[in-house]
Amino acid sequence: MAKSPTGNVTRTDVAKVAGTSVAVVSYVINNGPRPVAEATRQRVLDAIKQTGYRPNAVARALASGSTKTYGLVVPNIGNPFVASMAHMLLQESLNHGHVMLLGDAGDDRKRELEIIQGLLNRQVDGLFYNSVDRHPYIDVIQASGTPLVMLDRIEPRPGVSMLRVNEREAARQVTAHLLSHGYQQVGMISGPLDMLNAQDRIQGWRDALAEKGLLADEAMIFPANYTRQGGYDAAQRMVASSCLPRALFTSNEGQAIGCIRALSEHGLRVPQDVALVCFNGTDQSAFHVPTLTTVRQPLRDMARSAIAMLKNWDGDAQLAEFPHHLEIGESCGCQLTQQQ
Amino acid sequence: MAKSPTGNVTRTDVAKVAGTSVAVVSYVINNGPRPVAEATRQRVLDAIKQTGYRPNAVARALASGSTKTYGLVVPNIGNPFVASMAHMLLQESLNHGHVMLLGDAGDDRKRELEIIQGLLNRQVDGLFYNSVDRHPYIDVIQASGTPLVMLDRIEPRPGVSMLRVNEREAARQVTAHLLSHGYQQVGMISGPLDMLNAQDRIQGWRDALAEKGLLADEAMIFPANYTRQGGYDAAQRMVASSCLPRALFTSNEGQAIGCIRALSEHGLRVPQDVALVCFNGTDQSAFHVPTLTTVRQPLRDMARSAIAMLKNWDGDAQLAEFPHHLEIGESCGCQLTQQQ
DNA sequence: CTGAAAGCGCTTACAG
DNA sequence: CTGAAAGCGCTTACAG
Repeated sequence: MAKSPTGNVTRTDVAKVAGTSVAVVSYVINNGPRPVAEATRQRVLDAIKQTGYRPNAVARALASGSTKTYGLVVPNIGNPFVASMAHMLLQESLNHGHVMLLGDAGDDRKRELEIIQGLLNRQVDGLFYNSVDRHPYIDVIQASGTPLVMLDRIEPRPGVSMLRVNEREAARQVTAHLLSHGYQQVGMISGPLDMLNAQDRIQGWRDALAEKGLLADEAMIFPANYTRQGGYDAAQRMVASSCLPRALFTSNEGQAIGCIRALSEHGLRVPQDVALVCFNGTDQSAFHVPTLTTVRQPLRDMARSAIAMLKNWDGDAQLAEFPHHLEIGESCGCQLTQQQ
Repeated sequence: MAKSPTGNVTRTDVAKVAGTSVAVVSYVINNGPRPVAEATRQRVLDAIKQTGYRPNAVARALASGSTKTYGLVVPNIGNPFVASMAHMLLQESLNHGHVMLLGDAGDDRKRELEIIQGLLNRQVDGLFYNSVDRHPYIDVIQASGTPLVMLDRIEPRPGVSMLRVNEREAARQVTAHLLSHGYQQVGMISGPLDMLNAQDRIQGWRDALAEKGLLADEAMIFPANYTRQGGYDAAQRMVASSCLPRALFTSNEGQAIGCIRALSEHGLRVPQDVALVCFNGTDQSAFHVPTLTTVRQPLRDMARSAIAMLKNWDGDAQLAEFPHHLEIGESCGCQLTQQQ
């Protein structure tokens, strides 16, 4: 009921109503660090209810040194895979009493830096970071002393924790799966070539071809952005250059969908005319026509692990590697083969 | 270089290096509210560079009363339409120097409240809110005095600003479009029936049928969640009950995709066997096979307007209504008709 | 144009 | 078990 100059009920108001000091109010709210007599506790609780008091987390953060806030920096929340990851991270953070500042770089490097500065200034307790390109702004983050977990693969660095799946092995497996269908050639819609994970996947693709003693024809690699448009454009290029292979490996779900669209415009069907697999599918892959054969990442486990890394931060880099999981759908043609 | 007890460079350190008072450092950083001599200004700027000083936004927020932070509460960031909206809001907020606390309720009402409390405690300058169900927690927000913009349709309330498209009219138009193809009946996969926007759309559907003197058969309404699974299940129910109409209106992109998947499992094609339109398509609709005929919302304009409402907040409710936009794709069969 | 100081709403030793 | 008080890093009147 009583109001401070800013119009809000403060701890002082509660103390006044309860007839105690503000310290005791703190002890009640935080369950410590000092014990409070049960009777006093009740008076404080009543006063809180009566005044409608709500603790000011900003003041608490300044005094305690922790904002109970994490930051998440992503290239674009409009990318469904990114959104799935964000969803998991958000859920797990909340489970640990943390809210999340979300920075969406809009695929723009300049904005990314601006966002990082903004989050650091706001004293986040830690940062999850999926960078726009292969040049993440690690230095400025480390200089601030803020715990950092990279969500994408980068060159290892002291003090930088990282989350990743073994993309090379996953790519090898997915390519091998296609080859096991009997194809002699597998094309690849890769990510931008300067991204490390794109290189990893290309390596895996090479590995699988080599195992079968097949030629890894570099002309079969089509770099593209990790978007539907990227997949669409790459497929158009393939068709235009008459380099369309019978089997195709795309680097994410969006590329796969864009690619399937482009193929359909040329009367080509998946899997009947082109067998296709993709990386980083989401829950949505199961609803496509055809359903997508995809490598899934264990996003919930990864989110849990990322949060744990931040909580147990000791300044040392931690690396968590996760198993991928090949989910067979219709797009690779297995099921078609079985039917025949 | 100098360090405060918390290990960070503070304004005091900068003042010491520059040989001024902390007030002057503030004036330089904030470009006011008092003028500073150019020579002094330079010394301060040098000192900032030399010390690597970074302003503490938490302290600033406590002193100034503004966190330069907005909050966004959504049912689930994994929903692509929600993610698109969030993306726009994030971009526009950043343009105004605000970061965004993102709350993902995980489609759970209890978590939603928990999140709202968390954001209010953190003193956000304003809240954008898309609620899980028809019972948004408006009271607790208003009690805190935090400016609020509802992103979805709710019962009008004093002091609650709102963003919306005229869903009834949009639904009428979309239904009329299907009817113009000659169908005598249009089925509807609606949202959950207790949601106001679901009711609005059903009204629009009725309007269109009435215009043509057709019967609005309630058995043609299939309530479903706003997800792919929801659309999938609804379509399965239709087929099972032999109530599958020749033309179908789905309430979002996810439902449309789930529905198309379910139909395909019964050998039914869109648009050849069932003509289909949907609400709230995203950029992704253009890459589907078939491309989706959809009602689009002007998300960028809506985001701009939402930010403006918060900035110009005066305690009064503002209502902004936006035009929808019918985007013709392949799924409704227009283009097919033309070819024949 | 510049400085000394109060105040934002908390936390947490330090005394009792 | 409880209270008085310093301190977190800023902003911003108030004096000069």
